[in-house]
Amino acid sequence: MKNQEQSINAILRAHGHRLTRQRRLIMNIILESREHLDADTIFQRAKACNPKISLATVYRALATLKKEGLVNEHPLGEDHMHFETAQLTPHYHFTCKQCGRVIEFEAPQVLEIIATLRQTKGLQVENVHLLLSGTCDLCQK
Amino acid sequence: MKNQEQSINAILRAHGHRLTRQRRLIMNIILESREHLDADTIFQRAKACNPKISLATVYRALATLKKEGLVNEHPLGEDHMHFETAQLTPHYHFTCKQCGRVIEFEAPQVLEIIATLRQTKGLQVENVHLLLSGTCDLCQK
DNA sequence: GTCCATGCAAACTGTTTGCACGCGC
DNA sequence: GCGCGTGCAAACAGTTTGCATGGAC
Repeated sequence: MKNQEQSINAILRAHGHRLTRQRRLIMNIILESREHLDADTIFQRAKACNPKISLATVYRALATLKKEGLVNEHPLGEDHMHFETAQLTPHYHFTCKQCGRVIEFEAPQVLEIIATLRQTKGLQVENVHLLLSGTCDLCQK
Repeated sequence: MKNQEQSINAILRAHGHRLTRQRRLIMNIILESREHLDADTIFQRAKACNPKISLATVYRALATLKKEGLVNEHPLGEDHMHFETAQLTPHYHFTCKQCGRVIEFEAPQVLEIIATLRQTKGLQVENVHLLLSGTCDLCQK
């Protein structure tokens, strides 16, 4: 885990950012919880550890971490944003409308779609959000 | 076009809604512009025709039309919502980060993905948002 | 006439920003 | 010590809501 922190530090410092106590805390919260946290949840958990931390700091830290590619942002709930650690294998999200559960899945077909768009329309795709919603297996009676 | 209005009326009345001047106006604005309008743009155009219309009415009309399946809502710009008339063929959206242009495309592979999820995980997909972003053909130097 | 829809303004939510102080390096 | 980062509060954008009036049917 020390290695991990050092590489995070290196990434940040490469662009003139500092690994502050707050950023480390926020990064750890996201790393430890393998869910999709929203800013406010991160804020609540961070407060448990550092009561003086502010919500603005959470947003600013998330913006920085996102810019450096350490976390990803997803519009899961239609309204506010959720965050997760950046991962190597691209994956997508299914949200159950009944229970709110978020299920991740892989879908190599998305790469085909992107390739087709580049070839037929000249579009250079840089970001992908595939968000499905419906009823999950447990909620189907 | 009279037929169209009558069927819209029928759909609304089936659920106890009324086809008011404002709803007709908003529906026409969305139908005529084959773009993806946001609530404020719809509001501006509606005001040109009915200066007393309020933004709240636009939002309420859009909510009703969406509930009745007449319009769809997309989180295109990452922040606020965009609306378009519901269409038979499912299609998806690419947003150019440079010029903001939105390009629609079809992608039958999405149906495969949905079928796979149902078969392997028992997920019943009801809504799909596939949102790509990057650089469009015109903006690539 | 009934009851849903509207207009207005105020509230609300998620997020951003200005500014003085704090702290990583 | 320099300069980015933080905390606080106020601002902001998009959207929703309470309430009295208006209009579709």
